[in-house]
This record gives sequence, structure tokens and C-alpha cells, in this order.
Amino acid sequence: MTKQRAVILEVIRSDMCHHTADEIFTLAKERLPGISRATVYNNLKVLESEKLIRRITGDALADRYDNSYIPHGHMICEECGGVRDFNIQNLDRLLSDAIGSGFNSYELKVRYLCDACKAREGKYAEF
Amino acid sequence: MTKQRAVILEVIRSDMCHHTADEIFTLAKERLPGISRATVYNNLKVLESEKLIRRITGDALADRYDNSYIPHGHMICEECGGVRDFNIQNLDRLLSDAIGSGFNSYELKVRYLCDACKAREGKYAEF
DNA sequence: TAATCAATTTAGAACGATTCTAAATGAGCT
DNA sequence: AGCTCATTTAGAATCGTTCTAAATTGATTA
Repeated sequence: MTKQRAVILEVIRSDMCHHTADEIFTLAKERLPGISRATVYNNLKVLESEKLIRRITGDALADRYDNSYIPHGHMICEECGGVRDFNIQNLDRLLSDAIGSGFNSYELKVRYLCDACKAREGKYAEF
Repeated sequence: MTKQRAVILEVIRSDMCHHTADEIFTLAKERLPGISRATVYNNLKVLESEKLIRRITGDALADRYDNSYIPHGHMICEECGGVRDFNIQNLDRLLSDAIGSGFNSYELKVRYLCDACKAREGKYAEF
């Protein structure tokens, strides 16, 4: 556990956001100005292989990283792009029953309209 | 519906695979040798906005395209990368109950080991 | 302390998927 | 035919990520 790796892990754990690699790079740079982008990418891989974080793919252009390795759902607002966690009871069991013994893990993303955007809906819709 | 768009749609519908944009480009080129990569990307967007196909993100480097717009699960083998469809009964309802009225659609990916790879497991592991 | 060795970091080049741009084409109208 | 507007084309540009090779670090042993 190098100091670079520790800082990267702290950045990911410091709030509930799901940061992109680039955001993590910027935040880590505030604490270790010399840190390199490659170090961030290297360590994100290492940290995921150690099951300390989980990569979330396909929300947008860039992958994001979750401070928990345990699979759970992500709700992505179609309007503002915000990401929130959610859980479906027993989804793990439901899936492993459906898939069989080869089951390993899952990734569940829901596209929705968050309350804030719903409240705003139509207000700025013209022009 | 131009002839390029028709060919692209046919390619996607012609088998049960989940092709990448590049594979679709290659297959379309067999029938329309002059077709351009940009045309493929443009039309994939148009076809998705018309709800004729669905983009699947994050399986690997490149996105893939599904010949059905209706959400369903994708099982991705961790060994060979093969993609198969599957369904969880009532998952739509389960999710819309959990999310509320803002619910729109979902994407569910399961990482697993397919039967063929399971059978082969260990056989070539020790070279 | 000095020498060694492996793992890690660094900077920047390279890569690959996708998007953008501007000119050419084509289909549908008058 | 002439006009218009959407679509196509080729290739450049962009962006996230990976790769490479040299430099640095830390631990281990002499």
C-alpha cells in the first residue's frame, strides 16, 4: 500500500459520489501534486482486484468507481446524470437461482427521472 | 429509411449475436461496399432513438447492439466474453415499485462462467 | 552504510472507440 | 431541370484508457 494508493482509496471513500478516473486524478493531485494519471489507472485496477472498490461501466463516456465492492443497483437520472445507490431485496439470490452455479456478480442500472428534475420538468422545456 | 439504414437494421436482426459497431460496419460493408463508418454510428443512434434496437454498454471496450429494445438481462461469460439473453420474471415491476414514478428502463448484466468454459475449466490451466 | 532487486511511479506516446466536420450525394418537391 | 433538406462520406479530431521505458522507491541482504 503505497501513499499514492492510499490517497486514491481515500478519495474514493471520502464521499458518496461515484467519481470518474479523471475526477479521482484531479482530487488526488490536490494532495500529491506529482501524481501521474497512469498511477491512478494502475491503482484503480489493483484496488478493484483486491475487492476494495468496484468499477461501474457504461453510465456515460467514462467509467466510474464505487467505494463498495458489494453489487447493488445504480439509479441514473436521465436529465442531470446523477447516480444514486439502491437495493433490491434478495436480488443476489434471484439471479444466482436464474443463472445457476456459474453465477459470479451483477451490475444493475436503472434509468429514471430524479425528484429534483421531475419538479423542474417543463419549466425550462421551451427554447 | 435509407438503404444504408435498412442494411444496418438487417445485420442486427439477422442473428442472435450482440454485435459491436465495428462488426456491424464490416457486415454492412459486404452488402454496401461504399458504406462509411460514420453512417453506421449515425444510424445506430437513429435506430435506438426510434426504439428499434438497444445499445448495451460496458461489456468490454466497445458497446454492443441488441435487436430488441425491450429491456432484459445479459449474461456475460467471464472466460470467453460471450453474451446471452435471460429474463427475470417481473423484474420490471420489481424495479418500478422500488424506484417510483420516475422509473424508465433498466440494464442488467450478470458476470458468470458459461457451461462450455466451466467444462473446460482447469484443463488448459497448467499448460 | 552500500549494493541489489522487485515493485511502483512517472511522463508521455500510442491506441481504439466514438464523435465531429465539411463537402458530396440523393430523394422528394415545384 | 432546379431547389431544398436530410443523409452519406472520408478523414480528422477527441477522449478515455492502456502501454512503454526510464526513474524512483522501499525492502533485503551484504
